Amino acid sequence: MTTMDDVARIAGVSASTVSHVLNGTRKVNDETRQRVEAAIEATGYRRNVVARSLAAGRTNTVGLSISALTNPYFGSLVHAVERALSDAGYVLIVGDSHDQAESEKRVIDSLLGRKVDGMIVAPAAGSERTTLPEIMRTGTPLVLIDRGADIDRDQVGPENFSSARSLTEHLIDLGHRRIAVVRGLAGISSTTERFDGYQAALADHGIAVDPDLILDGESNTDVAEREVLTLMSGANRPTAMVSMNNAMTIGALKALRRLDLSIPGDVAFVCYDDFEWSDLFEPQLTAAAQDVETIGATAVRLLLSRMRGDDGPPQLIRVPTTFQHRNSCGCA
Amino acid sequence: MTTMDDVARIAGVSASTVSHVLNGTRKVNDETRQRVEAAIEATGYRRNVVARSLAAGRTNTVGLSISALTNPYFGSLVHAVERALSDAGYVLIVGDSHDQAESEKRVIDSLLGRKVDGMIVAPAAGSERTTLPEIMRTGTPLVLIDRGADIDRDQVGPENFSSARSLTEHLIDLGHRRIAVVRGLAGISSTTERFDGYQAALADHGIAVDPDLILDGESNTDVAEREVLTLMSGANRPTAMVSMNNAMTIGALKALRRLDLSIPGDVAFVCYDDFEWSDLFEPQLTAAAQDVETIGATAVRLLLSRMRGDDGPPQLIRVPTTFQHRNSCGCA
DNA sequence: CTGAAAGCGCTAACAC
DNA sequence: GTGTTAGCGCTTTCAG
Repeated sequence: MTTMDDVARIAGVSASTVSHVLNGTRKVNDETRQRVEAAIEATGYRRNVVARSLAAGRTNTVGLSISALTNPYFGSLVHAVERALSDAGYVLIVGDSHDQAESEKRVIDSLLGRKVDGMIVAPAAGSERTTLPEIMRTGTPLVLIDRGADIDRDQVGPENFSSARSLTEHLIDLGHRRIAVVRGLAGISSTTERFDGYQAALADHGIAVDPDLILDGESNTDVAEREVLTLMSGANRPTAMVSMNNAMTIGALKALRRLDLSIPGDVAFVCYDDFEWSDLFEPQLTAAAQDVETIGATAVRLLLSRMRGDDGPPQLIRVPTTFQHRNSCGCA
Repeated sequence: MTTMDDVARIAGVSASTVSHVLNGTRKVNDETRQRVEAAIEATGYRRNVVARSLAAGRTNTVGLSISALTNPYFGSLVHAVERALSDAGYVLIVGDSHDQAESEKRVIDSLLGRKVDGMIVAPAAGSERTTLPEIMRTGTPLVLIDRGADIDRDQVGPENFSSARSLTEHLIDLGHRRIAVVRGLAGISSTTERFDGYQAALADHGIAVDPDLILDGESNTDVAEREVLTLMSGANRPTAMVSMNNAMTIGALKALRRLDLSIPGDVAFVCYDDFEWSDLFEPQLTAAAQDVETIGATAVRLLLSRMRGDDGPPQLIRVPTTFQHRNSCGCA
């Protein structure tokens, strides 16, 4: 394998000059540069980024800890992050945290060991006590994405509270009083905030929260399906339902279909998260759509700025959702 | 930052011993090991993987070049690959090739420079002439995934030809003769093979291929929608349609919905690729479902074996699809 | 069972 | 405008 020394020898210059030609880090005589470039061309030399990283103390690499790439929402998020990063000349290393503190720790550890220049994390439940402090101790720039945590770092995620409140309110405005909710994974901020939005809407209209109508889907489609199946098979069926993320929505819809309940005839339905192919679902879902592109791009922007040394106060950014008014809610 | 030397000093041993304790690469006296472990614990030492990689000449890293993480199919594939790899102690570095030779080259270059121990590539059109040979020149173990290419390396992808033929045949058996096809991106093997399957089915039944019924969706939803819109607005509408991947399916269905054409009433419809939420589409799609998990796991298995030095003849593995018989085809 | 020492391939002062 | 040199933090012979 050709090294920089080989190239230098062939071009009749020092390794240092080759390095500077490659990096544009200092002026090099045109004629010299040509010789170096010719040598590179001739040998097919490619610089060893590992050695470079070690010497330079910087890897041009950013780590992302996230869960469930299977979920198209996260897939799009990774995609958005990857693009923004690669535009800035960075490479992305992804690890799947499976939304569990345990595997999150492994992922973070490996990322830290690889000396990533920065880190973007969608924290699993409980990580503000374990993995996040660990990252902070190393001084690695860190931005939280999708969910928040109670730490002193930049965070960017979707607007949860008022979006969930609007969704719920929409059902109330249509006359519903018994409104079920299917929550996502417990312990993460988005779940809490969305649920708070649901509660706030009820409270605003003097409706008591009925514990029987609160379902925990654990962000797992099968669990959501089972829970909705149970609730809707019972005596005390709600007349409407709000689902708090796309996995919950798929589970809920499957359950409703199995029970042969019609939407919005038997239950009005609204959900947080939209689908690219929403148009093709039957019924067409009234939803709060996240702006994943913006979330990803913003996280990267904040991170790059921290990596450049910005040490202003942490920013907490909420990207608004868009209300997609379709017909599962039962309007017209 | 603590280094191995620091740990060694604190434990009163040499760096070499610390290294061996960490890697289990040679017998270390129990008492010595304890001291080393205590020092590691006390300092919160984490070994620098970059330095390790440089010294060891191996990064424990595998590169994946793929396109469009937005597409849930690719998202699942990445997920499957990531899991298999991380089980084996490797870390995944993903790059998005956008299915273009140009960006693929950048991705591969960066991966190669990072000295990945192996590479999994879903080749863009034309890369057997450019990027693939480049990888091969470096001697980096390589496995192609999803699509094939005319090179001497392991390849694993879904069964295309006979799956597409079965889908088409199913429509023929139902009496259709004018069957349109929406193809994916030109120049990649999966597109070609699936189209060949379509043609074979027609030929087997003595049906001539009508060029007007061949649509190129370029694996882009919007293009597919436009193409289908045009075809179905014309005079010579087909009575059935087969869509060759999920992006094409979404585009086609959108178009049909816009034209208010019913499935299977106005057009019978079958497609390659299934959706997790297929049950929720209206109509429910008759489809050939890929086994993404198996494809991902197999690719990793082959790669790891090559990385261990296996130099047997290249394997070409086809993972069968599952025929999901639902009602968009118009049976029953 | 343990240590010394020579790199891995590059970057970045520092010197001229 | 260019070269010399000292590392970056680890692995791995080679000795003992």
